[in-house]
Amino acid sequence: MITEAMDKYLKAIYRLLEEHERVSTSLLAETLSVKPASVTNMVQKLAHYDPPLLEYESHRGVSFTEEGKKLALRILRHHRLLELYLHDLLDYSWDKVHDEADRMDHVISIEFADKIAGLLGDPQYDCHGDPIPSRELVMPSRDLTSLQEIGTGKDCIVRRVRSQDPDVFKYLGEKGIVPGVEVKILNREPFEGPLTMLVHKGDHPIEISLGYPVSGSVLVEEI
Amino acid sequence: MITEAMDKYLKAIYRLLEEHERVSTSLLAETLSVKPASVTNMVQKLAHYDPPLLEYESHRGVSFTEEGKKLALRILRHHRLLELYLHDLLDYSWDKVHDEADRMDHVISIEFADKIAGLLGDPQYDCHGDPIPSRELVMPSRDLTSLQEIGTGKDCIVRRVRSQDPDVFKYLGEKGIVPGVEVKILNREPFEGPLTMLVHKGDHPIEISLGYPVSGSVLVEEI
DNA sequence: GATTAATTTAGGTATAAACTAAAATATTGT
DNA sequence: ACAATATTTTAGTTTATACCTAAATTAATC
Repeated sequence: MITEAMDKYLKAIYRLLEEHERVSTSLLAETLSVKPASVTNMVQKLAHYDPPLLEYESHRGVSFTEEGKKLALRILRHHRLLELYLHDLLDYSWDKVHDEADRMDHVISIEFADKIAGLLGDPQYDCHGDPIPSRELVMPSRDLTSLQEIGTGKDCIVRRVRSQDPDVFKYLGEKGIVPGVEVKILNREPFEGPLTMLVHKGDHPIEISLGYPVSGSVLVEEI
Repeated sequence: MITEAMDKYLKAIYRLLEEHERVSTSLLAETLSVKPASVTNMVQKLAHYDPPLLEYESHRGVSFTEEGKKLALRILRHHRLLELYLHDLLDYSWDKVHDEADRMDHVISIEFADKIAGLLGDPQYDCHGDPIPSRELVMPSRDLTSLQEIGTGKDCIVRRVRSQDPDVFKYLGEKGIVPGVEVKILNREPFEGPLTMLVHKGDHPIEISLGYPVSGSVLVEEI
């Protein structure tokens, strides 16, 4: 039996593997707000599950088995479909969708997920720009650049905002930094200084500046 | 903390109180597929909860406190809104909605429930004809008669089908016995014999006959 | 090679929700 | 009224999940 906590770990592992080569016990512990020893325990449980969901070697971090990856993709599909559904059809703001989706994603059936996917036109990305695995559990992929690495003078389109923090979404939303919006990079101060850019919000472009840490949450496509 | 099991008990108690004067340990045990001793335990827990959710005296069954009733109404509201939502907007058949709603009703927020209620036009009854508590948790009420008590020759409108069994819904659905449909009672055989009636399905009325036990699941309004 | 950091082991705690068996209490029939 | 039967409660276990702490081990770094 797959428990709620197992789902939670698989979801977190998938997300961390997107940004980290290797997912360590302590990293997982930190993101899940749990002690490292607890993670070791659960990770071993998932590796010894029938069928095994993780590959795990002491002190080497974890990776998915085929089965584990499928499960993680399924939960992520459900989660992100729910987020988009809440945002587009139930009029939730994009900083509120995560919590509600988090409570729902492990209880809805595949049928339910497929039905709301149908209503939404089988979307590939949710309201944060996070990719949604297809019905066949294939994750869409694209090449995006973080605003921490973008060059001065570039024109680009915001494609994704990666964060766990609702306040970050709220902040960026108010500045007009949402997927689909066009921005022009004006200047970057050295030593991890602020980034200034032109945001095409409404009819008039607005100039804003972003601190280095948040700018890492914004992924864009260069045009 | 209100747990899932507590929700489950409160929901069951509310439903049973609709049909039974007094809800006994053994009745609850039977409907929940649990041993009577386990029910006693949980019922005591609910009665000693802060605030108390049930009134409970040994050997006398249970009744709700104000708080407990509110909680039960809230879950029932969520459950029935979900059922109607699944049926009307996601195209689930009326025999499939219960299971999905049952898994979702304890995780959705009040906000979510209110939003889907809005989409549905703040309905008073779900697809089985079960009443849906309002936003203020007031349960709509109406006077209905079971087909076990209906007189021969009467014209009536089906208003509600009460059952826990998906097969009953499937069976009655195929016969055209769904809320809103007009029927005319033709004959009732004595000794709990079959009931024959005319069902206005489509343009031509169809004659069907129902056994005594199922006929008790069908509630109608006389016209 | 010693110090520090990360990870794992072992054993324990907490909580929730069941269960069984025996005792206590009600209900029913004669 | 009282015995027989049925229901309900008590008390003590059981199972399961998911955490924790403290100590031991292993890996990484200077």
